[in-house]
Amino acid sequence: MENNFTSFFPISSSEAAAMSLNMGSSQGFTDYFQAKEENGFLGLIHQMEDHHPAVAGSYGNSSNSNGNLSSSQNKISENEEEKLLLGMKKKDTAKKIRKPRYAFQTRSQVDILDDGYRWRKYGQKAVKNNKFPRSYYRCTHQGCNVKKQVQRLTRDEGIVVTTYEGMHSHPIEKSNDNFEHILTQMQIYTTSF
DNA sequence: CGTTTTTGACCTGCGC
DNA sequence: GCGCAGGTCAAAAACG
Repeated sequence: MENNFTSFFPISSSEAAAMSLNMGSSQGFTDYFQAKEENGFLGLIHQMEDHHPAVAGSYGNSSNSNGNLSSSQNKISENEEEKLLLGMKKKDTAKKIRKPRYAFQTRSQVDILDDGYRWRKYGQKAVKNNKFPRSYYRCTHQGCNVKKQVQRLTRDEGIVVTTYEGMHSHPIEKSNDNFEHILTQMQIYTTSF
């Protein structure tokens, strides 16, 4: 199968790349995948997910059921933090904030694309209908809560989907003068439309 | 020895 | 209410 090898912005910040692509699609995550499978759409996707009232597993604010007094008493989840900022009550789940997420598809041999930020892996999950696991990463910069998840498609295992959530509030930690090297690692996969 | 990864348990939302 | 799917925690292991 042939690839369209397109050039890429001379910045390794995928967040910037995502920002430049602000189309008003409001499909949810699963919707997006379904749509992609149907019409073969590939490329950068902006996911609003505003139809989904709640996100699964906002952790850290519930009392722990297995007895041990957990740190969750002092911990405030991201969502709570934002809700407090907006003057909402803790229990106001109906108005839970949905962070926009940006999906990013690349053709790559390797799963971990070096985007200049430092990430700490905090989970890995098997995903349904997919033989490859999905990996969850968090930006290690203090106070930066940007997350990303990386997943390879069963359908075409040459494609790696990276989904970013949140915005970095700090500069890139690594120099990106090895960007040429990054480009050799991956190919941006686009369809002509 | 500090940082990152691994991995099973746990949590939440959703559909039935 | 139960089971499933997705997301996260956290302790232990691996790593540099």
